[in-house]
Amino acid sequence: MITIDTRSRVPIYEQLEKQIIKLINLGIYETDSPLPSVRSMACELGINPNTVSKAYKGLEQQGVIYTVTGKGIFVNSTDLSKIHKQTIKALKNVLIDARNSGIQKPTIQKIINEIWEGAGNDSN
Amino acid sequence: MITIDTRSRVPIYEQLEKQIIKLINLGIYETDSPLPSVRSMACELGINPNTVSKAYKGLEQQGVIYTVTGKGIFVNSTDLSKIHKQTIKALKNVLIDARNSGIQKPTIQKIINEIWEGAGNDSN
Amino acid sequence: MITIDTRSRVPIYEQLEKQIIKLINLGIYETDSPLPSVRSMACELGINPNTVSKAYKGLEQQGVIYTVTGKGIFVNSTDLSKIHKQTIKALKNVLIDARNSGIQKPTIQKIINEIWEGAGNDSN
Amino acid sequence: MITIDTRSRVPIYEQLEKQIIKLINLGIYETDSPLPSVRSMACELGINPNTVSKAYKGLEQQGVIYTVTGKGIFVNSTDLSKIHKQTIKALKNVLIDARNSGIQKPTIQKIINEIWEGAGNDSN
DNA sequence: GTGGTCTAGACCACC
DNA sequence: GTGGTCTAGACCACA
Repeated sequence: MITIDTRSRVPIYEQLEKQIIKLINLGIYETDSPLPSVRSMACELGINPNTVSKAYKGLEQQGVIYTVTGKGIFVNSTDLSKIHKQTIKALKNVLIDARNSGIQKPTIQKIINEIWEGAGNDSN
Repeated sequence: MITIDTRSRVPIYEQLEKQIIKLINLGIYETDSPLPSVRSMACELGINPNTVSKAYKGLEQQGVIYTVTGKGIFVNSTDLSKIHKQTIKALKNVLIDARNSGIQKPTIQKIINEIWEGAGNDSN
Repeated sequence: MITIDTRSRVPIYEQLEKQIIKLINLGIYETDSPLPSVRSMACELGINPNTVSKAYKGLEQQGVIYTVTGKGIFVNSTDLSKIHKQTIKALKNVLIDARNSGIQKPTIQKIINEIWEGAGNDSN
Repeated sequence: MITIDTRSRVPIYEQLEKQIIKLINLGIYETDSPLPSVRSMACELGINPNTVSKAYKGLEQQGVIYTVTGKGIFVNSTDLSKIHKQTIKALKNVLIDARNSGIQKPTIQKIINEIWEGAGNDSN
């Protein structure tokens, strides 16, 4: 369900965070249901447990998941508004760059339509 | 005309590249007109000449400017299509993230309108 | 395995690039196998890490190697066709000069035979 | 008869030297006939007199031309063997690079045939 | 440990 | 004056 591209310039922990968010948004990870343990996730993806841990901590700090010591890690709620804020901030930056380099609004519209209607993969 | 935020996470050379592209797009730097020399730009912005050089090299590699050793650096053409490709690639990635985290299309539309109509600053 | 001539007019980073390409071509560096780290290569050759980094970046831009931040630098593929294009371009320029200065074809043939049959060192 | 590409990475004085050699080799500049004065050459080509002077000095040092103070600059002889040595040295270097990157001998042969039979321009 | 960025300061070739 | 190369040494993010 989760795929990591070790060659990508996007840090592994960010790839993980994004894909977990996607799975939560899709309803595959439900509120108060447990995520795979750090170890099993690391093993499954063939990455360093530290890296998984970093991703989990990032998500916890954003209020998306919570830890119960000795029990595991759980989805906090499917309210992703905090995440949205960050994403929108990043989006604004890129859009400003696009505008500054002279890309026209209709070009942007096309791209949006492509992505929202297209089969759309991930962004690594 | 150019401002650098040394505290930003965005590397200085990238900030410089973006702002130069903006100025070219606005027609302030015209085809075959010279850019400020590495040294004078560095002095003016209070940054290291090597950093300016790195930004210039990046733009040269993208075909935006060209170097005449011993004379200076010049705008190659105001055709920014290569730059556009890269920006659009980055834009697609962010839009995919936005969609995956559940942001709705109308929200995106609003942001676009804000940016294209608002006076909007830079993205550092 | 790699030797640098600091007194040569050829920049160190170019010497390094060429020799790494040679080693890849000889199959000594294989696809997906790691190159020496920037620091260890620099130490071994007695040059500055920045210079090694510059050589690696050049090769990465030519698609010969790829970087995994925090892990190292790896051979991308042993397909050197991009490199060949550049070399052939340079070769054409020198051959045109040779022809223009009145060097005869048989003279060139001799040289080629020498180089392809002789053990031939490097070009620094 | 002589064209300069100010945008080229090849230094202007080298471009000049090469083209003068070509003209001598073609017999357009004959032994003991005068070359254009530094000033007129500079003016005609729209370049700096210092640059023309540098090219002339280079050719003089290679024994291709000689100066008669107060009279002008003349073609020494159409024996270009010194020039040939340098060109051949450069050629060998590029050929070694070609071989080291895995380019095959027949590929080189093709290129040579192209250049010696083709209409062939200059190498800037 | 890895590479990426930045600075300060040096020397060179070209114009 | 211009840009190009190199060094030494610093700090950061990633795994």
